[in-house]
Amino acid sequence: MLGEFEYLLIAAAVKLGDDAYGATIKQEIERATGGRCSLGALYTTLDRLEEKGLIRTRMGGATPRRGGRSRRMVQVTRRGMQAAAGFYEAVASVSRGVAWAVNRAEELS
Amino acid sequence: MLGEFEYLLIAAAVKLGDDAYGATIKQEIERATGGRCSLGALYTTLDRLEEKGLIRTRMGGATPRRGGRSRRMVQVTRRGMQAAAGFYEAVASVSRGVAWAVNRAEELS
DNA sequence: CCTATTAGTACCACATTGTGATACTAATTC
DNA sequence: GAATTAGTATCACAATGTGGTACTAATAGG
Repeated sequence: MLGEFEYLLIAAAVKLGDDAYGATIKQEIERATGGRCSLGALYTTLDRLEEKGLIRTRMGGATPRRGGRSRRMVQVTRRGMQAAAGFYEAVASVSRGVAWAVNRAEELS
Repeated sequence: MLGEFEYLLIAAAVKLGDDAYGATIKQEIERATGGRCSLGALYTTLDRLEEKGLIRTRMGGATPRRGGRSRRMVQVTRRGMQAAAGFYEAVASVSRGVAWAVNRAEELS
């Protein structure tokens, strides 16, 4: 099954859509967790997820006018979506009726 | 931060309340995930969570009439609750608006 | 009492996942 | 062609997760 960080990464990438690449994913994860996402975790996990076929990445592409190195763009595969959905369902299921989840029942059914 | 399995274990224990011990926790996790929870994962994680002060365990107690070895009863500490709530909030936050979470919300509403 | 049955916990070596520190690369601007 | 900007790469190590196998304790039957 997916690890916690792997899930965060996939979910963030899906949310960001065409704008998903290393740096923006890092920001999104930091926003969601309240701020901690090391670069090491990010890029090694990117590599591992790609090996497992849960995401695909490609460099650069259509460069707008800006400085800096090429971006590593991220796309989540169908299998990646399925794995993420499974993780989510497990967390949602075990959390049903538990105190810290009750107030947010609408958010994470 | 908590790992995925650690979260499942804490949430299951909270849900089970006074009936939380190794074997029932295993069942609850298997129900939630759709069936896979090794004994190794269970008891080593129990040990690790106790070392970190996120749960407390004690053996046996008020034995009803039944065979079998003493149960290892589990109680989640305040710090355990907080850690679990943090994990949950991170997953809920990053999942907001993402397809597999949205569809689920519609199904259950 | 001794053997079987039942219900459950314990341990361990290994695989996978997560982290911090440090270094590197490429495009643009001046 | 040096500085600036924006970003990616890698590594050794720490923490978490797994399967298999062994063990333990209470009860029941004879």
